[in-house]
Amino acid sequence: MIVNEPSDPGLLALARDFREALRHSIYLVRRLDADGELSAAQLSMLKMLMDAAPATADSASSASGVRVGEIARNLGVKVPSATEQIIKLERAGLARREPDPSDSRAVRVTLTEAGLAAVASANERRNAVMAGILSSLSDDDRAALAAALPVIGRINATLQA
Amino acid sequence: MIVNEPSDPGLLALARDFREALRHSIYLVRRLDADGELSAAQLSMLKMLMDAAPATADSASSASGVRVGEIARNLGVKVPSATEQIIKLERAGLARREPDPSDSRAVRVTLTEAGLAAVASANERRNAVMAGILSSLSDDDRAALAAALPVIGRINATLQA
DNA sequence: CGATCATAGTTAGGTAGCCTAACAGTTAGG
DNA sequence: CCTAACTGTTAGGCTACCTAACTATGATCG
Repeated sequence: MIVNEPSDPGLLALARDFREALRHSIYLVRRLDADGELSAAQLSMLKMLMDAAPATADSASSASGVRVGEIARNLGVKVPSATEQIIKLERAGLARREPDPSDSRAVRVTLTEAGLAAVASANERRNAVMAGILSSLSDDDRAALAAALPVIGRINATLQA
Repeated sequence: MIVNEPSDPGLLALARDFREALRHSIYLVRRLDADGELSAAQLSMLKMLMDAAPATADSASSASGVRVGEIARNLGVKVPSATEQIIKLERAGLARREPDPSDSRAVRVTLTEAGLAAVASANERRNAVMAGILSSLSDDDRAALAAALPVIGRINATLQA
Protein backbone atom coordinates (compact mmCIF):
# COMPACT_ATOMS: atom_id res chain seq x y z
CA MET A 1 0.00 0.00 0.00
CA ILE A 2 1.44 3.31 -1.04
CA VAL A 3 1.24 6.14 1.41
CA ASN A 4 2.84 9.55 1.54
CA GLU A 5 2.53 10.01 -2.18
CA PRO A 6 1.85 13.68 -2.77
CA SER A 7 -1.20 12.75 -4.79
CA ASP A 8 -2.55 10.21 -2.31
CA PRO A 9 -6.28 10.94 -2.14
CA GLY A 10 -6.56 10.18 1.53
CA LEU A 11 -3.72 12.50 2.36
CA LEU A 12 -5.24 15.29 0.31
CA ALA A 13 -8.59 14.78 1.97
CA LEU A 14 -6.98 14.92 5.39
CA ALA A 15 -5.15 18.06 4.34
CA ARG A 16 -8.39 19.63 3.17
CA ASP A 17 -10.24 18.72 6.36
CA PHE A 18 -7.45 19.92 8.59
CA ARG A 19 -7.25 23.21 6.72
CA GLU A 20 -10.99 23.55 7.08
CA ALA A 21 -10.80 22.92 10.81
CA LEU A 22 -8.04 25.50 11.20
CA ARG A 23 -9.93 28.02 9.11
CA HIS A 24 -12.98 27.76 11.33
CA SER A 25 -10.83 27.83 14.43
CA ILE A 26 -9.93 31.39 13.60
CA TYR A 27 -13.30 32.45 14.94
CA LEU A 28 -12.69 30.49 18.10
CA VAL A 29 -9.35 32.18 18.61
CA ARG A 30 -10.90 35.55 17.90
CA ARG A 31 -13.56 34.87 20.48
CA LEU A 32 -10.96 33.95 23.05
CA ASP A 33 -8.88 37.02 22.31
CA ALA A 34 -11.83 39.36 22.45
CA ASP A 35 -11.64 39.80 26.19
CA GLY A 36 -9.63 42.87 25.55
CA GLU A 37 -7.02 42.95 28.23
CA LEU A 38 -4.20 41.85 25.92
CA SER A 39 -4.09 41.30 22.18
CA ALA A 40 -3.22 37.91 20.78
CA ALA A 41 0.06 39.17 19.36
CA GLN A 42 1.08 40.78 22.61
CA LEU A 43 0.15 37.74 24.68
CA SER A 44 2.13 35.54 22.31
CA MET A 45 5.18 37.71 22.70
CA LEU A 46 4.88 37.94 26.47
CA LYS A 47 4.45 34.20 26.76
CA MET A 48 7.46 33.65 24.56
CA LEU A 49 9.53 35.97 26.73
CA MET A 50 8.37 34.12 29.80
CA ASP A 51 9.27 30.72 28.36
CA ALA A 52 12.63 31.93 27.12
CA ALA A 53 13.60 33.46 30.43
CA PRO A 54 15.76 31.29 32.66
CA ALA A 55 13.01 31.81 35.24
CA THR A 56 15.69 32.65 37.76
CA ALA A 57 14.43 35.36 40.01
CA ASP A 58 18.09 36.16 40.44
CA SER A 59 18.42 39.35 38.45
CA ALA A 60 22.17 38.94 38.32
CA SER A 61 21.87 35.84 36.15
CA SER A 62 23.89 35.98 33.00
CA ALA A 63 22.54 37.12 29.66
CA SER A 64 18.97 37.67 30.73
CA GLY A 65 16.38 38.59 28.18
CA VAL A 66 15.82 37.76 24.57
CA ARG A 67 17.22 39.59 21.59
CA VAL A 68 14.90 41.30 19.16
CA GLY A 69 15.92 39.17 16.22
CA GLU A 70 15.36 36.03 18.22
CA ILE A 71 11.93 37.23 19.27
CA ALA A 72 11.04 37.88 15.66
CA ARG A 73 12.20 34.43 14.64
CA ASN A 74 10.30 32.76 17.45
CA LEU A 75 7.10 34.57 16.55
CA GLY A 76 7.46 34.10 12.83
CA VAL A 77 7.48 37.80 12.05
CA LYS A 78 10.04 40.23 10.68
CA VAL A 79 12.30 42.23 12.95
CA PRO A 80 10.54 45.58 12.49
CA SER A 81 7.22 44.00 13.48
CA ALA A 82 8.84 42.65 16.62
CA THR A 83 10.32 46.04 17.44
CA GLU A 84 6.91 47.60 17.08
CA GLN A 85 5.28 45.17 19.49
CA ILE A 86 8.15 45.44 21.94
CA ILE A 87 7.79 49.20 22.04
CA LYS A 88 4.10 48.86 22.78
CA LEU A 89 4.78 46.36 25.57
CA GLU A 90 7.43 48.67 26.96
CA ARG A 91 5.07 51.62 26.94
CA ALA A 92 2.50 49.47 28.72
CA GLY A 93 5.08 48.65 31.37
CA LEU A 94 5.01 44.93 30.60
CA ALA A 95 8.50 44.56 29.16
CA ARG A 96 11.88 46.21 29.45
CA ARG A 97 14.58 46.87 26.85
CA GLU A 98 18.17 46.78 28.00
CA PRO A 99 21.44 47.01 26.14
CA ASP A 100 23.35 43.79 25.72
CA PRO A 101 26.62 44.19 27.62
CA SER A 102 28.51 41.93 25.26
CA ASP A 103 27.24 43.48 22.02
CA SER A 104 26.25 47.12 21.87
CA ARG A 105 24.23 46.58 18.73
CA ALA A 106 21.95 44.13 20.44
CA VAL A 107 18.99 44.73 22.73
CA ARG A 108 17.79 42.37 25.43
CA VAL A 109 14.09 42.26 26.18
CA THR A 110 12.77 41.00 29.49
CA LEU A 111 9.39 40.79 31.18
CA THR A 112 8.59 43.11 34.04
CA GLU A 113 6.70 41.94 37.09
CA ALA A 114 3.59 43.52 35.61
CA GLY A 115 4.19 41.65 32.37
CA LEU A 116 4.45 38.37 34.21
CA ALA A 117 1.22 39.07 36.04
CA ALA A 118 -0.52 40.12 32.82
CA VAL A 119 0.47 36.93 31.07
CA ALA A 120 -0.77 34.81 33.94
CA SER A 121 -4.08 36.58 34.20
CA ALA A 122 -4.71 36.65 30.45
CA ASN A 123 -3.93 32.97 30.11
CA GLU A 124 -6.09 32.04 33.04
CA ARG A 125 -9.06 33.87 31.66
CA ARG A 126 -8.68 32.44 28.17
CA ASN A 127 -8.16 28.93 29.52
CA ALA A 128 -11.30 29.20 31.58
CA VAL A 129 -13.34 30.24 28.56
CA MET A 130 -11.87 27.45 26.49
CA ALA A 131 -12.48 24.94 29.28
CA GLY A 132 -16.08 26.03 29.34
CA ILE A 133 -16.38 25.29 25.65
CA LEU A 134 -14.63 21.94 25.98
CA SER A 135 -16.82 20.95 28.90
CA SER A 136 -19.72 20.36 26.53
CA LEU A 137 -17.82 17.62 24.73
CA SER A 138 -18.10 13.93 25.49
CA ASP A 139 -15.28 12.12 27.22
CA ASP A 140 -14.48 10.32 23.98
CA ASP A 141 -14.28 13.60 22.12
CA ARG A 142 -11.94 15.05 24.69
CA ALA A 143 -9.78 11.96 24.49
CA ALA A 144 -9.60 12.22 20.71
CA LEU A 145 -8.68 15.88 20.96
CA ALA A 146 -6.03 15.20 23.58
CA ALA A 147 -4.54 12.47 21.41
CA ALA A 148 -4.28 14.79 18.42
CA LEU A 149 -2.66 17.74 20.16
CA PRO A 150 0.86 16.24 20.18
CA VAL A 151 0.43 15.49 16.49
CA ILE A 152 -0.54 19.08 15.77
CA GLY A 153 2.46 20.09 17.82
CA ARG A 154 4.70 17.98 15.60
CA ILE A 155 3.14 19.51 12.51
CA ASN A 156 3.78 22.98 13.81
CA ALA A 157 7.31 22.04 14.79
CA THR A 158 8.16 21.10 11.22
CA LEU A 159 7.73 24.75 10.27
CA GLN A 160 10.64 25.83 12.39
CA ALA A 161 12.95 24.21 9.87
CA MET B 1 -16.13 11.07 39.37
CA ILE B 2 -16.86 14.67 38.61
CA VAL B 3 -16.18 15.91 35.14
CA ASN B 4 -17.08 19.08 33.33
CA GLU B 5 -16.58 21.12 36.41
CA PRO B 6 -15.16 24.45 35.32
CA SER B 7 -12.27 23.99 37.68
CA ASP B 8 -11.50 20.42 36.66
CA PRO B 9 -7.71 20.33 36.34
CA GLY B 10 -7.72 17.95 33.39
CA LEU B 11 -10.14 20.08 31.50
CA LEU B 12 -8.11 23.20 32.14
CA ALA B 13 -4.95 21.44 31.02
CA LEU B 14 -6.65 20.30 27.83
CA ALA B 15 -7.88 23.83 27.27
CA ARG B 16 -4.39 25.18 27.75
CA ASP B 17 -2.84 22.63 25.40
CA PHE B 18 -5.49 23.15 22.76
CA ARG B 19 -5.05 26.91 22.93
CA GLU B 20 -1.32 26.42 22.62
CA ALA B 21 -1.78 24.22 19.55
CA LEU B 22 -4.08 26.77 17.94
CA ARG B 23 -1.71 29.60 18.73
CA HIS B 24 1.16 27.86 17.00
CA SER B 25 -1.07 26.88 14.12
CA ILE B 26 -1.32 30.52 13.22
CA TYR B 27 2.12 30.28 11.67
CA LEU B 28 1.07 27.23 9.73
CA VAL B 29 -1.96 29.05 8.38
CA ARG B 30 0.16 32.05 7.55
CA ARG B 31 2.56 29.84 5.65
CA LEU B 32 -0.28 28.32 3.68
CA ASP B 33 -1.77 31.71 2.87
CA ALA B 34 1.53 33.20 1.81
CA ASP B 35 1.28 31.92 -1.72
CA GLY B 36 -0.15 35.25 -2.63
CA GLU B 37 -2.84 34.53 -5.12
CA LEU B 38 -5.69 35.08 -2.69
CA SER B 39 -5.76 36.30 0.90
CA ALA B 40 -7.15 34.09 3.64
CA ALA B 41 -10.10 36.39 4.19
CA GLN B 42 -10.95 36.51 0.52
CA LEU B 43 -10.63 32.77 0.07
CA SER B 44 -12.89 32.23 3.07
CA MET B 45 -15.52 34.48 1.62
CA LEU B 46 -15.33 32.94 -1.84
CA LYS B 47 -15.56 29.45 -0.41
CA MET B 48 -18.57 30.47 1.66
CA LEU B 49 -20.27 31.88 -1.41
CA MET B 50 -19.55 28.70 -3.27
CA ASP B 51 -20.97 26.50 -0.51
CA ALA B 52 -24.03 28.69 -0.08
CA ALA B 53 -24.82 28.75 -3.78
CA PRO B 54 -27.45 26.24 -4.88
CA ALA B 55 -24.76 25.01 -7.24
CA THR B 56 -27.30 25.04 -10.02
CA ALA B 57 -25.70 26.21 -13.20
CA ASP B 58 -29.16 27.36 -14.11
CA SER B 59 -28.88 31.13 -13.76
CA ALA B 60 -32.66 31.45 -13.61
CA SER B 61 -32.80 29.63 -10.30
CA SER B 62 -34.67 31.49 -7.62
CA ALA B 63 -32.99 33.82 -5.15
CA SER B 64 -29.41 33.20 -6.20
CA GLY B 65 -26.61 34.72 -4.22
CA VAL B 66 -26.07 35.50 -0.58
CA ARG B 67 -27.05 38.68 1.19
CA VAL B 68 -24.38 40.87 2.72
CA GLY B 69 -25.66 40.47 6.23
CA GLU B 70 -25.71 36.74 5.88
CA ILE B 71 -22.16 36.73 4.57
CA ALA B 72 -21.05 38.77 7.55
CA ARG B 73 -22.77 36.39 9.93
CA ASN B 74 -21.26 33.34 8.26
CA LEU B 75 -17.78 34.79 8.39
CA GLY B 76 -18.09 36.10 11.92
CA VAL B 77 -17.43 39.71 10.98
CA LYS B 78 -19.50 42.88 11.00
CA VAL B 79 -21.44 44.01 7.97
CA PRO B 80 -19.10 46.86 7.00
CA SER B 81 -16.16 44.47 6.97
CA ALA B 82 -18.08 42.16 4.68
CA THR B 83 -18.97 45.03 2.37
CA GLU B 84 -15.32 45.98 2.18
CA GLN B 85 -14.23 42.48 1.18
CA ILE B 86 -17.09 42.12 -1.29
CA ILE B 87 -16.10 45.31 -3.03
CA LYS B 88 -12.54 44.03 -3.35
CA LEU B 89 -13.74 40.73 -4.78
CA GLU B 90 -16.01 42.60 -7.17
CA ARG B 91 -13.17 44.79 -8.35
CA ALA B 92 -11.07 41.66 -8.89
CA GLY B 93 -13.85 40.20 -11.02
CA LEU B 94 -14.39 37.28 -8.66
CA ALA B 95 -17.84 38.19 -7.36
CA ARG B 96 -20.90 40.08 -8.52
CA ARG B 97 -23.34 42.29 -6.62
CA GLU B 98 -26.95 42.32 -7.78
CA PRO B 99 -30.08 43.92 -6.35
CA ASP B 100 -32.50 41.59 -4.65
CA PRO B 101 -35.72 41.66 -6.68
CA SER B 102 -37.87 41.03 -3.62
CA ASP B 103 -36.25 43.59 -1.32
CA SER B 104 -34.66 46.71 -2.75
CA ARG B 105 -32.60 47.26 0.37
CA ALA B 106 -30.85 43.96 0.01
CA VAL B 107 -27.91 42.99 -2.17
CA ARG B 108 -27.26 39.50 -3.50
CA VAL B 109 -23.65 38.45 -3.94
CA THR B 110 -22.68 35.63 -6.29
CA LEU B 111 -19.45 34.12 -7.54
CA THR B 112 -18.35 34.75 -11.09
CA GLU B 113 -16.80 32.02 -13.21
CA ALA B 114 -13.42 33.55 -12.43
CA GLY B 115 -14.23 33.45 -8.73
CA LEU B 116 -15.11 29.80 -8.94
CA ALA B 117 -11.88 29.04 -10.72
CA ALA B 118 -9.87 31.10 -8.25
CA VAL B 119 -11.32 29.25 -5.29
CA ALA B 120 -10.57 25.89 -6.86
CA SER B 121 -7.01 26.77 -7.73
CA ALA B 122 -6.25 28.41 -4.39
CA ASN B 123 -7.64 25.47 -2.47
CA GLU B 124 -5.77 22.97 -4.58
CA ARG B 125 -2.49 24.71 -4.04
CA ARG B 126 -2.97 25.08 -0.29
CA ASN B 127 -4.12 21.49 0.07
CA ALA B 128 -1.07 20.26 -1.77
CA VAL B 129 1.24 22.19 0.53
CA MET B 130 -0.59 20.92 3.57
CA ALA B 131 -0.52 17.37 2.25
CA GLY B 132 3.21 17.70 1.85
CA ILE B 133 3.53 18.66 5.48
CA LEU B 134 1.23 15.87 6.64
CA SER B 135 3.10 13.31 4.58
CA SER B 136 5.96 13.37 7.06
CA LEU B 137 3.69 12.09 9.85
CA SER B 138 3.34 8.48 10.83
CA ASP B 139 0.17 6.59 9.99
CA ASP B 140 -0.78 6.62 13.66
CA ASP B 141 -0.34 10.36 13.83
CA ARG B 142 -2.51 10.86 10.78
CA ALA B 143 -5.16 8.60 12.27
CA ALA B 144 -5.14 10.56 15.51
CA LEU B 145 -5.43 13.81 13.60
CA ALA B 146 -8.27 12.50 11.47
CA ALA B 147 -10.10 11.32 14.58
CA ALA B 148 -9.84 14.74 16.17
CA LEU B 149 -11.03 16.83 13.23
CA PRO B 150 -14.73 16.10 13.76
CA VAL B 151 -14.29 17.04 17.40
CA ILE B 152 -12.71 20.33 16.46
CA GLY B 153 -15.59 20.80 14.05
CA ARG B 154 -18.03 20.34 16.89
CA ILE B 155 -16.13 22.81 19.03
CA ASN B 156 -16.23 25.38 16.27
CA ALA B 157 -19.91 24.71 15.69
CA THR B 158 -20.76 25.65 19.25
CA LEU B 159 -19.70 29.19 18.46
CA GLN B 160 -22.47 29.67 15.95
CA ALA B 161 -24.96 29.80 18.82
C1' DC C 1 45.39 50.16 11.74
C1' DG C 2 41.75 51.25 8.77
C1' DA C 3 38.61 50.29 4.85
C1' DT C 4 35.04 47.32 4.01
C1' DC C 5 31.49 44.21 4.78
C1' DA C 6 28.11 42.03 7.81
C1' DT C 7 24.89 42.26 11.60
C1' DA C 8 21.26 44.40 14.99
C1' DG C 9 17.87 47.21 15.52
C1' DT C 10 14.98 51.43 14.48
C1' DT C 11 12.38 54.52 11.54
C1' DA C 12 9.35 55.61 7.67
C1' DG C 13 5.73 54.54 4.88
C1' DG C 14 2.36 51.31 3.14
C1' DT C 15 -1.37 47.41 3.17
C1' DA C 16 -5.05 44.25 4.85
C1' DG C 17 -8.62 43.39 7.72
C1' DC C 18 -11.18 44.39 11.31
C1' DC C 19 -14.05 47.79 14.18
C1' DT C 20 -17.78 51.68 15.57
C1' DA C 21 -20.56 55.57 14.30
C1' DA C 22 -23.09 58.02 11.17
C1' DC C 23 -25.73 57.93 7.01
C1' DA C 24 -29.34 56.82 3.10
C1' DG C 25 -32.75 54.12 1.28
C1' DT C 26 -36.65 50.63 1.90
C1' DT C 27 -40.05 48.21 4.19
C1' DA C 28 -43.52 47.34 7.69
C1' DG C 29 -46.79 48.60 11.49
C1' DG C 30 -49.70 51.45 14.16
C1' DC D 1 -49.01 58.38 6.51
C1' DC D 2 -45.43 58.49 9.59
C1' DT D 3 -42.56 56.46 12.45
C1' DA D 4 -39.76 52.52 13.66
C1' DA D 5 -36.98 48.78 12.11
C1' DC D 6 -33.88 46.94 8.88
C1' DT D 7 -30.06 46.69 4.87
C1' DG D 8 -26.18 48.15 3.24
C1' DT D 9 -22.52 51.86 2.37
C1' DT D 10 -19.37 55.52 3.79
C1' DA D 11 -16.11 57.67 6.94
C1' DG D 12 -12.64 57.33 10.12
C1' DG D 13 -9.67 54.69 13.21
C1' DC D 14 -6.90 50.70 15.03
C1' DT D 15 -3.70 46.61 15.06
C1' DA D 16 -0.48 43.92 13.09
C1' DC D 17 1.98 42.87 9.57
C1' DC D 18 5.30 44.10 5.52
C1' DT D 19 9.59 46.26 2.66
C1' DA D 20 13.03 49.71 2.14
C1' DA D 21 16.11 52.83 3.96
C1' DC D 22 18.94 54.25 7.76
C1' DT D 23 22.23 54.19 12.04
C1' DA D 24 25.41 52.15 14.78
C1' DT D 25 28.33 48.55 16.11
C1' DG D 26 31.21 44.49 15.26
C1' DA D 27 34.30 41.52 12.46
C1' DT D 28 37.59 40.67 8.67
C1' DC D 29 41.61 41.18 6.30
C1' DG D 30 45.04 43.42 3.52
